[in-house]
Amino acid sequence: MSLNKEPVQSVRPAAAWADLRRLLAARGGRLTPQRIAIYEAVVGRTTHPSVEMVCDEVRRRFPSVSPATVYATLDLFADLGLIQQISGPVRRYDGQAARHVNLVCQRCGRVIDVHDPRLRSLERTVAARARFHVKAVRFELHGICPRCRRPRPRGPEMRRGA
Amino acid sequence: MSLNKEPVQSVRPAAAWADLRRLLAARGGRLTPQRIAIYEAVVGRTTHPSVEMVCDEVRRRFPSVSPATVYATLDLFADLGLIQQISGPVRRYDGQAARHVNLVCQRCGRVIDVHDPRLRSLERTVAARARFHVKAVRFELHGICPRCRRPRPRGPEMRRGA
DNA sequence: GTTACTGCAAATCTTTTGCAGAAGA
DNA sequence: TCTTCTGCAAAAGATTTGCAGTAAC
Repeated sequence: MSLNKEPVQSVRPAAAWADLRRLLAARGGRLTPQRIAIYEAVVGRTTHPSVEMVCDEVRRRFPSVSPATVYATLDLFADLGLIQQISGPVRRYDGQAARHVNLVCQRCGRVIDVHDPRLRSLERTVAARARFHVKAVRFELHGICPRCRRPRPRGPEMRRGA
Repeated sequence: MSLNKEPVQSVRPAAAWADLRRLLAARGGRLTPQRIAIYEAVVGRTTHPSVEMVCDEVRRRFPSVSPATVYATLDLFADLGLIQQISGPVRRYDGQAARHVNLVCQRCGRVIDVHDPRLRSLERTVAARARFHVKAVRFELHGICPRCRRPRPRGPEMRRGA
């Protein structure tokens, strides 16, 4: 599937959405303009937006979009394996379908992507061993990013559990 | 550190808590009876309790313990690397400090632990590459467990994003 | 004796739900 | 035409915060 190759920003010819349309149809879903807009706001990006950020972005084109729709659609995309949820004080999404580790800074909230080829085989092995049908993955390291560690070598960090 | 060797249930001699006391002291924290009870209710167990479950358990010994205390203490323990948070509709905790993958069933909520020696080296490599100071990890696969897949081979699952 | 922890209650906010109307297929 | 999706508003919960009293060190 070539869905996540293009970090597109603009509206594209309807034919370009055939893949997503098929993917949705296979689950009894439909392809709507709102879903296209939400797709474009997240998939393929490396910005790790929150639901609110996606909402704001989509509203530039569809001012009436409601948070409920965005929540539902992002959940749907996550379930289709197009994006990944990231834990934190606020739920965020990672637009890259490729397996990678998300490094979440507990101080500044920044998310760093680190790709590693071992992840894929690890996932396969573990899932196979437990005969588990994987729909979504989450590989995260929470801590302090190098940028935040510099100005203040030691001391109490703002700890946010999630 | 020998902290998570004992899935103890009963109150133990004060001397046995020297390790935890030191660990807390290093962060300016104190060892209280409530914290001991919360520790015993989670650390070393494989039950993946929610905050509510921990609260209920602790209340058998300290009926007045409030959820706020449990939340704060579990966050603290997670930050100390003693336990791990697990994503889901409700926040849960994994009492095993050893790195492993949590398989979370989106249908029944069950959590399956799968240990794999590759995780530790993967974590080290990734953290080193990004010069990231790790405080907590989260390796999760979300999907359908074998038990839930049997009765209903195909069909719409209850999808809970988290 | 200090300082951190506890417990209570209220506030905060994210996320979900229900329903009527709109619009994909 | 038949469902599904959308949008609004309200509900439902989970998690956090503030403060006064208590207790660990």
